[in-house]
Amino acid sequence: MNDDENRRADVCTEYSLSCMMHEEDLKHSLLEVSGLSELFRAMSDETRVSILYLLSKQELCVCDLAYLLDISLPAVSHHLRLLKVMRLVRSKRMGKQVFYTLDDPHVLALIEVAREHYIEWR
Amino acid sequence: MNDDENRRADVCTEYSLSCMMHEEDLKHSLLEVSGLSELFRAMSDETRVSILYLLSKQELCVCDLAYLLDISLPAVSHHLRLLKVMRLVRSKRMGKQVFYTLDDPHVLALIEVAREHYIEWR
DNA sequence: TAAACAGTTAAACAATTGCTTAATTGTATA
DNA sequence: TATACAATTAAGCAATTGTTTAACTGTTTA
Repeated sequence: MNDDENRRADVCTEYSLSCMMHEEDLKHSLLEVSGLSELFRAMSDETRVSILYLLSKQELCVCDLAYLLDISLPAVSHHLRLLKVMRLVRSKRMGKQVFYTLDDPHVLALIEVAREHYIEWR
Repeated sequence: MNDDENRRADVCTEYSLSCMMHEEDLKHSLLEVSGLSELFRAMSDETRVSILYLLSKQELCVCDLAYLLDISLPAVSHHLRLLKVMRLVRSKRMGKQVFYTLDDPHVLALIEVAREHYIEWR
């Protein structure tokens, strides 16, 4: 019994045939989605989705967002920082205020698909 | 000074003009994205995205997934349960094994958009 | 140059998440 | 019917996340 069979034995004894056939292909295909969860994680918070959606409507400063979402300024700033790291938003200072804009058209596409899903199974 | 102006005063004193103009519209538009973060949260974990992607390739049983992803059976089961609640996967028992399939075409669409985002800013 | 203000950063915390081991359920078969 | 096995559930935990308050930066203006 080789190592691979050994590892299988640790998990369970019987596998679906088709899995056996394409095992390596399947494992290899996982490279195609590696790292994608980070983008979904950025959008996995209600506040952040709201921020992104508001910015898709128009440019807003941090205190605008804090007011519209009814949360503290540091909280907004915290979320914006994460979204900026993910290259979803961009900021520019204008005087005392910092304005944010959506920096990625994919965000709206993701929201649109999510809405379709949501509407269908509700 | 009315209540609304009072609440604004708690956050900051100056707002962008356009925000003032469309304030109620913006607030109202948030209803359109309410609840969507749950779907993104379901896909915010590397293991779950991998599970969904593997299932998009072919039907697999729990132990197939555990083997392919090299994680414990309870861990897979845990993730599958969440995905099932979100109506992203469906299960059917065949003898001792339980096979899972992708139950939502939107999942692949989301992955595709996420890949485009990923490729562009890398 | 001093005061006011928008925004960020830091520290502390409560809550949530994902994993592990162990126990339980359900099905097949000897 | 007893045993084996795939899968689920439960309990306990370590790690992560989101929020709050407080301190700090940077810009404007009196």
